[in-house]
Amino acid sequence: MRDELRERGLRLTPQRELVLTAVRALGHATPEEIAEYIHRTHPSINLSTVYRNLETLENVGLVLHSHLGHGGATYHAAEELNHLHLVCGKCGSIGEAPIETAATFVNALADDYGFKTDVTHFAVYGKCINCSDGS
Amino acid sequence: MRDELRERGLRLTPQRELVLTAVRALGHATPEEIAEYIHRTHPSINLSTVYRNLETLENVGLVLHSHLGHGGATYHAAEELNHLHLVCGKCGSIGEAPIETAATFVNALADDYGFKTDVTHFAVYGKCINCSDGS
DNA sequence: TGAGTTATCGCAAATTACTTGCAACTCGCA
DNA sequence: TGCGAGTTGCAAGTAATTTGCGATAACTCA
Repeated sequence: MRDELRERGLRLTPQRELVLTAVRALGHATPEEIAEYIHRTHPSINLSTVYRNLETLENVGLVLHSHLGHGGATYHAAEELNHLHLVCGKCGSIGEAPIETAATFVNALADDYGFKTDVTHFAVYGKCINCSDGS
Repeated sequence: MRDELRERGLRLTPQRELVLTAVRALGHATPEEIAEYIHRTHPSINLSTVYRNLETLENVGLVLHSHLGHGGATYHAAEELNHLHLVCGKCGSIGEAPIETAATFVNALADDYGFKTDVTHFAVYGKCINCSDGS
């Protein structure tokens, strides 16, 4: 991590390390949740520092974000974002499915439109099994 | 339209009609764009009225929204949302593809997870054909 | 068709999520 | 160890959307 940063003239600060640790610990989380997590052990870290470090870590490639809902992005450790998200519009639950589930879909878009899809970036929206009784 | 509203004790106001007309005319648009469109002919309509009517029209089922990017939702006339969106992360272009392109994907999620997917609600993210030279 | 009920409107202020300016600080090369 | 540039905390600033409220007007019914 230090090397990835240094290559670009960036520094490894305690705050930056905490942000990455939090992202890895939380699996996927909003900036707000990440800040809250860090605050439990380090109350003085500022929310804007969290935002800035998420951006920095994303530029370096250690972190990625995806969109699971209305507004806010959620952040993942880059090495852990190997699934797509199934967001239930009713109960709000977030399921996961392997990326391969979308393989034929991704290929179809590539073949027909030359479009290279990143299925992890946006969630897949719908109704989960618990919320679709009958209907 | 009047009937759909009246069934729920809602009223057909000129403003409400203008919002629906704008949504239909624009294909897909943000609340801001819808307001701007309406302002050309009716400058006095308030932005919050646009927001409120979009919500109302969505409850009634005449309008739907989807998420094409970072924050803002974009609105469609319900009868016109019969395609999925291909959003290019590089140039920002928004392509379209028929819903059927995702049929096997949707079926796989239904079979494996009992998840009923609405492919139109979130965009499909990636790189469009013009932006993926070589890489 | 006129009057009353109440949904809706316009406006301004409030909220939420995120960004930015800046002075103080500190990481890391020398 | 010292210095310079990347970082931090704080506070103020934006952007997008929501909400409170009094005034207005759509629809119901006599």
